[in-house]
Amino acid sequence: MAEQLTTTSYAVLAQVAVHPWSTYELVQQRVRYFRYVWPRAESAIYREVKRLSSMGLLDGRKEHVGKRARTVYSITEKGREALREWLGAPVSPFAMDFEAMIRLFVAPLGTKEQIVSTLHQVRDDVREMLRFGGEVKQEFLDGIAVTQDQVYIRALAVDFFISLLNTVGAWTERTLAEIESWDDLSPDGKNERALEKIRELPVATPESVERTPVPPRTQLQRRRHDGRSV
Amino acid sequence: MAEQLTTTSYAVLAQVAVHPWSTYELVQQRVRYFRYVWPRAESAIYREVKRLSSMGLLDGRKEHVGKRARTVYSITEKGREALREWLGAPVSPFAMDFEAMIRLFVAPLGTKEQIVSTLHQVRDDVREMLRFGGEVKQEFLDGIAVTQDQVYIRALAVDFFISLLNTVGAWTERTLAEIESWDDLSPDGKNERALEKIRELPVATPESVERTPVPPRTQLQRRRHDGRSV
DNA sequence: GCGCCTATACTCTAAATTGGAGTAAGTAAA
DNA sequence: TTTACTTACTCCAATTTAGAGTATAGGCGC
Repeated sequence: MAEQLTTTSYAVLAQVAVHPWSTYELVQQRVRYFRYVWPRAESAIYREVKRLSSMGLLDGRKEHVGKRARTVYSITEKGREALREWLGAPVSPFAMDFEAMIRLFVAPLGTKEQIVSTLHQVRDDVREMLRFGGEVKQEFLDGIAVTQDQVYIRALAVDFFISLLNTVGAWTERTLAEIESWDDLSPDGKNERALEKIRELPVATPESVERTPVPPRTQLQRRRHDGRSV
Repeated sequence: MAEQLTTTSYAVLAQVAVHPWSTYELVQQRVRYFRYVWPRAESAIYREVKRLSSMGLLDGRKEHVGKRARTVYSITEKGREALREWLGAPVSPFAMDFEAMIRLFVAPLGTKEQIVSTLHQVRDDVREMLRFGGEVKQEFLDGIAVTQDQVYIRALAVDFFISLLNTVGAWTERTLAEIESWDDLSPDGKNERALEKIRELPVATPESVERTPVPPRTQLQRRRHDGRSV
């Protein structure tokens, strides 16, 4: 049995810290509230609670509903202590998977309809996530959220989620508008205008870039919790 | 040998489509330009080019630098065709890993210094990514980028990257300011104010949320390229 | 009171993926 | 000439995912 706790371990601990859950409920709640910041497979959660339980960080109690058994987990003092320790360790950086961006890179190989359709899907995904965000917002306003007593913390998270989605949504709209204004996907006469647009992007540029600096040797390396690079 | 192409396969194809690369260069360039939208392990890329090559989507040529061999890959017509087909398939939604958010959820278990330090790390990570974004911007303005002839497409990507980072950065700053204005991390007297703030968040709320709707059964499911759900 | 459907509550496994360790040759600088 | 770094990979154990599979519970229609 591996002893090293992963971020997924802490995510489960954090969830159980709110109050006891059965594994099934944990998975359901996870879908609802952790899906967007730390998406992991269902089976991984079932595996994780067992591990945490065997390490004494969670306390699992067998219950029965008729003949069917279920295990309800609560956090132990040792588990809470592990969380406290984790809070002081280096955090892994924000990372994302955004397939649509790769599509955009090779869009000129395909048709305008294809890339427009891809961006429509992104727009719809963002709308769906925003709908969910609105629902969570309403739950708090109605005072019926599971973590109602933690609004002062959760509000910060909802703010993040909604700001990010609005940004992605706005980008999608203006990109769609730009592409739809084109006759085709060829570069003809578009690069001039693009350079103007790129010049206006709100970010500082370095003095000059004669030689592009050597990139780091390996792929994105997340920080480990002992502070060493992996 | 599995026949199913993954998004990573297409990401590699998309990269080679620009022009031929040795695997080593591919990995280096990947770190530079794909790291932030589709981060994958180095070894996965070495595996992938071999697979794509054996499937006839890439053409690998052995070269020699002194006694040391290296393989340079270029895309085949079949590979280009595969990309074209992929462009018409459903795209997997935007997804992220954001450990700091989980930290925030359980922040009251630890100290104010801990959560402030975590947010400082996020701010620094964002700054570093923005610095990189500024560098890419400057490369295009200087006319020396590898994909200079594709500015009209790449500008859209740089726009995305910078907008997103500015949003994350701004959130980090205001969250830091909010938390630093607190005496401690207890809920005392903070929830009232938080509800006001949550009310102002720019997202529509549903009519009402009496029963929270049943969440989908499983974890985040990415769309597969044959259109079926996985 | 029976059949059907959906929800609960998991377990199991093949396949994929990751995070390194390891090997070896070229190149530059002290 | 020794050392250090870069290029150019291969290999593998351990983890993780995606999904199939198993079985009970409970509500609803008829």
